[in-house]
Amino acid sequence: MTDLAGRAGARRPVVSMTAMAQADADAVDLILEQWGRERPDLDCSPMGVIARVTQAQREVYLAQRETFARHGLDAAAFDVLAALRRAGRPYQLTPTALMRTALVTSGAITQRLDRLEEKGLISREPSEDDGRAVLVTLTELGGQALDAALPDHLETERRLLSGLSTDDQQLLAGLLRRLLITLGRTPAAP
Amino acid sequence: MTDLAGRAGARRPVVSMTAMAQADADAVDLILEQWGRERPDLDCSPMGVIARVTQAQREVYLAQRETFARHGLDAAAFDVLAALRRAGRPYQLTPTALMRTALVTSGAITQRLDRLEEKGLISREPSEDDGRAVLVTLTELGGQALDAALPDHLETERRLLSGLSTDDQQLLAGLLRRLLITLGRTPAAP
DNA sequence: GGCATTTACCTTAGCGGTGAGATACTTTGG
DNA sequence: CCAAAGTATCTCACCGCTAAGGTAAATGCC
Repeated sequence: MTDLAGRAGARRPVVSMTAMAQADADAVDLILEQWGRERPDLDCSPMGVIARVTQAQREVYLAQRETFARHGLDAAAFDVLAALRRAGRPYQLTPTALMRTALVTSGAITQRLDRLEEKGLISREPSEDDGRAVLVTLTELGGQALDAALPDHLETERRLLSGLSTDDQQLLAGLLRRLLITLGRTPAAP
Repeated sequence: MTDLAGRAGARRPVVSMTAMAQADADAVDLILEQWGRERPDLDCSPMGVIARVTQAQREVYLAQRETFARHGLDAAAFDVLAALRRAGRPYQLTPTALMRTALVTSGAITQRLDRLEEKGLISREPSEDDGRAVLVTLTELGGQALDAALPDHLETERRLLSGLSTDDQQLLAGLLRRLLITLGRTPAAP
């Protein structure tokens, strides 16, 4: 486990020259160039970040989908199974907890759980402490499915990031962390 | 903006966060910590970048949706109108060109154009050069809608990025550009 | 020139998510 | 102790996108 405590982005890091000054342009550069021509009165520089976040996420999404499909899963299923797995024994969470980590609505979680239950990857039982609540448990099969997919998933992520040095990856992670923190909704949203 | 101080969940159920000041943790740090406890054999550091890209994109998406809604638009509509606008006079593109910049399927573009045409924001006419092709043109109304939304849109993006200095924003943009470039699909995909 | 291939756009079934709201249980405050 | 407010989950109509496939026009190859 690399030292995640470093907070690379928090102090002002010396700019690694490779980060800028790469002669190559990406799709967003073209968009910015178009706006610069058509609306020179506007400062569109924020798009340079935001649009790239959007495009990067799209690539991530597509790559992950392929990976999950190899294991008979999709992103929604993996999301739930991984949340249960990393919660630790007894691999049990409520739909509400899953809703918060997955950042989807309660209706979406219900449907995800329906599908996962159908496939035998999770089970549902009423909570004994709270008559309203349900306890979702990772089944043996679900744990196996997750454990099979997880290394492949990580390998995909590593491949996606392979264009950046380890230092730059940490730098990027630090910047994004600061972005997320200022966007509110930090650990567990209301 | 940094409210959420008295959260119940973060205080107790955790081990000591390595050397990190607690105030600087985001949701992804918690996830990485969980994986570190449950699967110390795996190097999950790639998630520190990928998961944050995903979460950041989600925040962006939600903020943009609010902004667009104030102007009677949604992200899909804005995407198309903006592509036409920044293409310059005569504000005309084919569905295929729009498909490429929007990164959605042709079916999605058809539907988007149906909706926009219905609202009078674009018009469609058959191309004279190519009997298969269609020319999509931004109408007067469409141009007005876009021009009204664009400054607000940029203001939203600026607000989203307000936690980072201008230098850090550029640094972030540069890192993401390199990421996108190595992910292939750079300017116009085949 | 004629046939196969490619390209451009549209059509449609199906899917997963949202948003609104229903239901049942729990907590709170007089 | 009870009513009101809050919480947990599920239900369902609707929506936009994808994937697969259809039609028509352009292109290429001989």
